[in-house]
Amino acid sequence: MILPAAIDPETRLQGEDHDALRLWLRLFTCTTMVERKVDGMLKRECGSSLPRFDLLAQLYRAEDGLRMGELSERILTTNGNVTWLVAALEREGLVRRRTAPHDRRAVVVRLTAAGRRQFTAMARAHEALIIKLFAGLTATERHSLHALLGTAKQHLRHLRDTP
Amino acid sequence: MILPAAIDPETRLQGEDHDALRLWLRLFTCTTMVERKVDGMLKRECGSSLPRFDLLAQLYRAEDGLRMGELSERILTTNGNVTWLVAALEREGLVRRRTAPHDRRAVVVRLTAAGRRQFTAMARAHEALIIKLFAGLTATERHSLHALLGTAKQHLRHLRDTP
DNA sequence: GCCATTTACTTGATATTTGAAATAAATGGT
DNA sequence: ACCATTTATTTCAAATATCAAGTAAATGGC
Repeated sequence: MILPAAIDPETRLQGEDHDALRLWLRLFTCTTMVERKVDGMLKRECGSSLPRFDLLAQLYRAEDGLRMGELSERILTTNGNVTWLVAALEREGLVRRRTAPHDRRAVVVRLTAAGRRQFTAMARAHEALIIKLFAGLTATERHSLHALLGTAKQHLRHLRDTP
Repeated sequence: MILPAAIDPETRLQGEDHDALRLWLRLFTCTTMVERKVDGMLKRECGSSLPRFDLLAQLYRAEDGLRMGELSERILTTNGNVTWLVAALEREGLVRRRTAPHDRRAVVVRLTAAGRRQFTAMARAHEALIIKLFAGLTATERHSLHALLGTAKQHLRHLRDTP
C-alpha cells in the first residue's frame, strides 16, 4: 500500500541528502507535532502551557527548590526567559521566590501548595496524552527509540562540554 | 564507567513513570539541543535563524512558489506566523509575494535570486553542522532511528486526521 | 583587608509565536 | 444573479524567547 506523502518539514528533502539531515528533519517534525498537541491540550484543558508545565515539573521533583540558574539549565532556555516565567507563575501563586541561604545573589524557587496541586492535575492529563500519542509504537520500539536517542544525546552533550 | 547524570528536561523523571513519558522527554531534549545549536549557528554565521531557514528551504524546492497556507502546513506553524516571517524575509529581499493566478484571495511566495543564493550558502553550513551533531550514531543507528520515528510519525499523523 | 574577576540574576529592548477576530474572495445551491 | 458558507490571509494583542547590558554579591590572590 502506498501512503500519500506527508506535507511537513521533511517535504523539502531530496534524493541526495545526507542521512543525518533526513534524520534531523524527521526528529524535528515528530517533536513539533507532539509539542503542539501537548501545548494545545494544556492550554485548552488546564489554562496553562507547555513551558509553564515544564518549569513546574522540574520544581515538583525538587523538594528544596531550585535556583534560577538550575532551572534555566534544566528547561533548556535562557536566564531571562526563566526570570520572566517564574515572575508570571509567581503572580499566579504557583511558585515562590526566596533568597538562597548562604548566597545573597542566588534565588531559590519552590512550588507552593497551590502549585503542587495544579501540577498534579496537569501531570495526569499530560501523561495520558503522551501515552496516546506514542501508542503507535510497541513497548519494544519505544525502548529502542529511547536507547538510540540516548546515544545521540550523549554525543550532543559531549560536543557541548568539549567544543 | 558511570556517567554523571545529565541536567536537562529528563531530570524530572521518576522511577514509576511510563515508557512513553521517558521517551517523550528524551525526544524533546535531543531536539531542543540540536535546535539551539543550529539556530545559534545560523544566527552567528549567517545572520539568519532556523525558522527563516526552514521557510526558505521549502521554497527552494518549490519551483512555482507556495501559497501562504501551504507554507504554514509545511513548516508546522500558524498562518499568522507565516505572514510575519514572509513579511520579514520580503523586507530582506529574499522572497517575493504575488497574488495567485486564479484566486485573488491567495498569495504565492517565491524565492528571489538573492534568496536562492542566501539559502544555498546557509544550506551548506547547515548540513555540515547536522552531520557533526549526529556523528555519535553509526549509519545503521541513524537508519533505525529514522525508521522508528517514521512509525511514530505515521501514528501522529493518523491521530491528526482522525480525531 | 582590598581589588579584579567571576557568578547569579534582573532588566529592557526586540524578536518571534500563538490564537482569535476581521477581511476579502470563491463556491454551491436556489 | 443572490446569499450563506467556506477558504485564504492578515491583523492585533498577548505570551514567550532571545540577547545584550546592568547590578549585586561572592571569591581568589596579594
